[in-house]
Amino acid sequence: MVGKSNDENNTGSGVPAGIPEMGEIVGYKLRRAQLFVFQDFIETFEKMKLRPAEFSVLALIARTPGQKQTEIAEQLGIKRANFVALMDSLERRGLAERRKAEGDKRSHSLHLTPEGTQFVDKMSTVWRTHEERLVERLGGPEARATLLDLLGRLLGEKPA
Amino acid sequence: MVGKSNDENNTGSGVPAGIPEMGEIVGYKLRRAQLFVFQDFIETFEKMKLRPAEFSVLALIARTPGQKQTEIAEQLGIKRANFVALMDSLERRGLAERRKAEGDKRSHSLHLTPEGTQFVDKMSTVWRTHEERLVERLGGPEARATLLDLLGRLLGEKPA
DNA sequence: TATTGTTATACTCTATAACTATA
DNA sequence: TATAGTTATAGAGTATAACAATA
Repeated sequence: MVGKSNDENNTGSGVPAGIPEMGEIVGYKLRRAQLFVFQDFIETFEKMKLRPAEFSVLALIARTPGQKQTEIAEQLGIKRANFVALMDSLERRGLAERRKAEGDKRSHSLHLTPEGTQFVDKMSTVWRTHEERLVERLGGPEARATLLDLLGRLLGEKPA
Repeated sequence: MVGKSNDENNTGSGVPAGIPEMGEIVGYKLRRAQLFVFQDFIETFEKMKLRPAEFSVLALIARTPGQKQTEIAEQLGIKRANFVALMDSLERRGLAERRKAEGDKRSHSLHLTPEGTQFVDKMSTVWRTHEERLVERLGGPEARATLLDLLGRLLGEKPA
């Protein structure tokens, strides 16, 4: 299924032994692929002026409204200090808002505005065109499912 | 083989329709996995004080000595302006060196020093322990080969 | 004119410490 | 004392423009 080109196969060519080729380094290829996918994402959302981090924050708020900043930030691996400016921007654009939480007066509960809800609908539709482009490159939906599974394994997720 | 949990399967639960779940977003999961792998890489090479970019530069020079800066930088997707400091550092550490190229007096040809060659040997051995850790997480060498193949497809590489 | 290496600079992401107001 | 949000700041990584030497 896959072309393996390990250095073990070397005969007497001029290639140094033991030194990895870039194409067989998981971290390197992962990085290049991630940059490629983000590039496509950024171009896809250029008109909507939406960055990957903003997309993910809006998606999380849309799916589970009312969570506080620290909760959203933690799920995305964003430091709460860095989350502030991000949320400020979404609030200034009128897409999301901080509300005073009921019980705990320290925390803010995050919600979409009506405009934000509309924006997220459009965003989700546009995202699908981006994702579909990736599926085509991968060679079909099964390949995408396999990729998500393998990435999940790296991240230590429980297999379904 | 893979647990698919698309939103199409939603019945009357309270989950908003059409909004992607983070776990099904290729770019997001790719990013998280890349960060995880780089974190392991950085910890693995903490004692050798080696960053991913430095690793890749040394590996390329080791495998193909004599290339000029622009060539190495371009292969790695690094802007030639940003490559300068990187190469300065490797040179200050005595691992690699710039030599005046024969024909073209503008360009430098890049080589490892003897210490650099020794360093790259050690580096390659250490890298294998890191890569082996990833293989275990993925579930075996075949899974790694499949992952490299899928990432290669995203990058538009020719199938073997 | 074009290219190689270089400097300077700016912008985004990320990380840490410290403050405030609440708990 | 500890936590949520915030501010300030510093460090990577990355991007562009412009320059000198050479082609």
